Amino acid sequence: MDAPDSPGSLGSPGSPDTDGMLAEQLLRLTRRLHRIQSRQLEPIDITPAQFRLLRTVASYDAAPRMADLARRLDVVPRAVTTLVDALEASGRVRRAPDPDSRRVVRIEITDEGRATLRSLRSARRAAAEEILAPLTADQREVLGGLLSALVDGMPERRC
Amino acid sequence: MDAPDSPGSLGSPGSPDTDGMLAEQLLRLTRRLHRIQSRQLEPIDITPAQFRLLRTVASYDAAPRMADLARRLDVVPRAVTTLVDALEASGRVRRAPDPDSRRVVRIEITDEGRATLRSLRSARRAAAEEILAPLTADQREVLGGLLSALVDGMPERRC
DNA sequence: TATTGTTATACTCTATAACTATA
DNA sequence: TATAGTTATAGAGTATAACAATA
Repeated sequence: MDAPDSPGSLGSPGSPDTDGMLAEQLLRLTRRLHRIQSRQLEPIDITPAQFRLLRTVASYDAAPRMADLARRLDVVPRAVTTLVDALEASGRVRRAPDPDSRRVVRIEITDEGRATLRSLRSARRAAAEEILAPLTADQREVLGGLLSALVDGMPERRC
Repeated sequence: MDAPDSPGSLGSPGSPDTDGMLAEQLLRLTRRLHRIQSRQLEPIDITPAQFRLLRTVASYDAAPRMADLARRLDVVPRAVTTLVDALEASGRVRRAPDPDSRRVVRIEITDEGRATLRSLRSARRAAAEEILAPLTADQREVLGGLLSALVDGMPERRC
């Protein structure tokens, strides 16, 4: 009874502006994802970006440097500082000196940080599940493949 | 020589945690999209969210109400106020009274707003093109279909 | 009383720039 | 001089809550 769901002047339903539509859809999905995630993360007292950083730290074999994390997360180093500050305050990571160079800081995950990851893994999957509900398992595979191609096939950061 | 691209303790490369990975990939793509978009929109003096709102306004046949836009953009009404303020200040939309009810505000796009859309359409496509470069046309079709299924197959907002 | 939009406020996320301390 | 991380600052985006005007 209200909004036309097919834009009147933006893109035809055929294929001409497929690219532009994709951007819009990505934005919508991410917003939803963010909202669902925030809701689930709130009681654990961790923000989505902190959670992401924590997962990233855990994904390294050896404790990564701040610069490693910045590059990996595709943000500027300054952004990592804030996140590590928060995670350190809540006891989930620890800043440790690097034995070889006194100007690098290594980020170690603590037992508590690992516990956080464990307790949140199912919640994270539930959030993804909630978003992906309309798709079959096969379709999710295909989607995952396409997104991987996009992420991998792209330059780390335009310089 | 640095970051392992396949997480050591997060998801196996097979299929077990496909869902969780998808969320991560969506986030990365959207961040990139946002950055590219910001860069292109900056000289025109419009932010990504304002641009999105402007497109949404234009997509209606009749001038929408604030509440319509909030629902359509999937944000809280307060968020729309700020965006409309900015767009009105730059002369791209206009607040107009509703003839039937004195408490609703209708948002009309101005000629200048339309001109902005025209001048930005190609830039927007270029941004999407930059992101989608790794995919063939066929793959984009498939991706678009899957994303549409996700966006459409989801409840407007959990209540 | 319920709805529409606003003012007021606060927080997350990210960016640029300038500074410190190493190397 | 170049690198690693920080302090300082700013701005975009969104949220909740309280309120005004209208229905």
